[in-house]
Amino acid sequence: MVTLKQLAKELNVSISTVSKALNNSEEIGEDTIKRVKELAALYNYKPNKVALSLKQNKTKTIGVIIPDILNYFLAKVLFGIEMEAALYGYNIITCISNESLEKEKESLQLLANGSVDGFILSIAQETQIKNEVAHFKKAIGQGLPIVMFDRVAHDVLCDKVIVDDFDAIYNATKLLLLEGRTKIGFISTIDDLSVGKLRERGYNKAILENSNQNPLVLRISKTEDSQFKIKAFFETNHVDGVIAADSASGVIAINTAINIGLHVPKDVSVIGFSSNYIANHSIPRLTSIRQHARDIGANAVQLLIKRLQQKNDADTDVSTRIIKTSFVKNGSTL
Amino acid sequence: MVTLKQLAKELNVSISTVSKALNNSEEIGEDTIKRVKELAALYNYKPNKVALSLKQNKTKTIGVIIPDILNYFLAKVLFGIEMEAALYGYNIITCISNESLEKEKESLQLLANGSVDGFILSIAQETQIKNEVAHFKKAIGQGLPIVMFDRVAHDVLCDKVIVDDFDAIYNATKLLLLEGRTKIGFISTIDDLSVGKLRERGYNKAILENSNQNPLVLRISKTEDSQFKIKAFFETNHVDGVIAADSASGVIAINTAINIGLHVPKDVSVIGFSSNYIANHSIPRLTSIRQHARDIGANAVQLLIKRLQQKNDADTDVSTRIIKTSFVKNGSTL
DNA sequence: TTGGCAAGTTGTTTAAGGGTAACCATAATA
DNA sequence: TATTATGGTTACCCTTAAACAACTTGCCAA
Repeated sequence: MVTLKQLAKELNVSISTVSKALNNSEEIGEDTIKRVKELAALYNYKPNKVALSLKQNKTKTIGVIIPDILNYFLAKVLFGIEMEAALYGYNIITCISNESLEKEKESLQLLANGSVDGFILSIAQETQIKNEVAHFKKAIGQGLPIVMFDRVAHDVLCDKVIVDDFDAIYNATKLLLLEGRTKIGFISTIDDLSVGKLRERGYNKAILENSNQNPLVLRISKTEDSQFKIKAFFETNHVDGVIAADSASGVIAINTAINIGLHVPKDVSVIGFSSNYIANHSIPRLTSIRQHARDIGANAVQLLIKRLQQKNDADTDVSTRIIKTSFVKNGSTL
Repeated sequence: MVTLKQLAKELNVSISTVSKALNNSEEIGEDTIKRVKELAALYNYKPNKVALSLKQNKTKTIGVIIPDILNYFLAKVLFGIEMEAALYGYNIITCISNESLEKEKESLQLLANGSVDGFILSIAQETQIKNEVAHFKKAIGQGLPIVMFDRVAHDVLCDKVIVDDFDAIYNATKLLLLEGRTKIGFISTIDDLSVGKLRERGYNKAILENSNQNPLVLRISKTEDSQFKIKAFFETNHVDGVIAADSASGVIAINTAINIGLHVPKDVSVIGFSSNYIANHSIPRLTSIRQHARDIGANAVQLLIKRLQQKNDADTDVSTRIIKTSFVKNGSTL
């Protein structure tokens, strides 16, 4: 890589002349600017990012810590983050906490050494279970703003982007009740997450307020065989409606229902939180609650950059953006 | 963030004394080292990464450019990359080319300003179609090594990590022939990618060598309704076996077959390139060719770091690692 | 007409950002 | 006096920008 120094030497001018010329300074003559720019173009000169970061004390880089890159929703948020960040000229350093508190702490600490200007993150499962937030507060205390999305810690003062989980599931459940369903089950593989809890509460409220049945909840851990458990759930409870808290469960519920001879949606209706992609993995397609994951990512970036740009350290109040889900009617409901 | 300067001032020693003390230099007295370390710990001092990068002319950061983060396979490779990189103390900056040549070029150029020590990438669809490789060669020429995985450019001299696509599909096809299938279709949504072509060739070879049928290929573009097209394919051709080049097609093929009243695997056998996760989205589960995506990522990191560590610019020969797929028998084959 | 000075033009010097390390300095010890 | 232990000075990585320097030009007065 060419440096200013090399250009300066070849042009027989000082380093700063080259620097200023390339930055179109008023202090440098037109022809000099032209000479400099030509040589710079010839050598494909690009200002060294590291030196710039050091000088300006900002890296134009965002640290992103996500619990699981194989989760389609989280991957999509990451996509949104990357796209929006690129728009603003920011790069992203991605760390995967793998749902582990330890890895999350490490990543946060590792990047809090000047590598990034701030963080966008969703909290690891273990962290949520243990309810640890000290590491977040520490980072914020060091002057590194954090924006949390989806899985957030309510007792950390920072910007947040969340989804109307409670309302979405509440409404979806009521929809199945309106269809005339009388035995609606709730399937979740994420019952220990903040969002999982919210969704279950939305289901519970709708059931308790608007029906005579009792809540009927199937919780599946990540290590269990979900096809097997869902099959057993169907056969034991004879449900005629299913609300799935996560994307995979909804699709698997449909496939299972069909497999044991039920007709969807005649015998069983299914609604799930899901993307278009996953919804396509069953016939009929899963009627879905869409989370607009890319918008969530984009909003997180906007919040973070806004905070990075405000010069006065006097923190303006933190804000929470709620990205409303939308409902996509597909073949798995009446 | 505390700096050496601040520590030095508070301790009434010089900056370099602090630096040396923290690095356990022989030149500094035991008690001084102790004093320094205690204060550093108190203030949670961490060497500024940016300054270090500038000084040492390496960032311990890898630029990763992937075409599509929503592709489960690519996401999993990214996961492997991140994990392995973390092991070696490397961070990753992720760029998503979104299958666009322009974005790929931009990302490459943007990071080639000292932001990263090297690249790991899989080539964008558009790039493969247009067969452009100049930007890769340019980066390598600038001293930034590249490791390509999965979708590679054979006329760029760099390390590569690939999969035995041809053999895997060839063997899978022969397996269906051994089952006694006589009308085996091939479904692909990636026919314009290098890997897609290899897979189709593997299918063709097996069919032409070992059967009397003609190759029967269904190509689906990303914008088309795959459920619809696969259904039409089934109804038109009455296939009794399906080889799917990508993960989604296999699952959708099974669901479609069941939907039109066929029995899987009695009437139709299906084999696809697929992960465990996606294979779970059909009943029976998809018999799969596993790509060991995480291993691919890990191997790419190893190759890159190995190249970064060799001091002599005299490039050792580039190497290509082939990560063998494995075959997972599930319910969708006899 | 020309000397002198202010102002403008165009660069250069230098410090700074945070860290490391080669090299140098000082005091105590052998 | 030479050596050792300990620590300080300084240069360097690359860039920017404030401060400074040098040269040209313009204008006025002698």
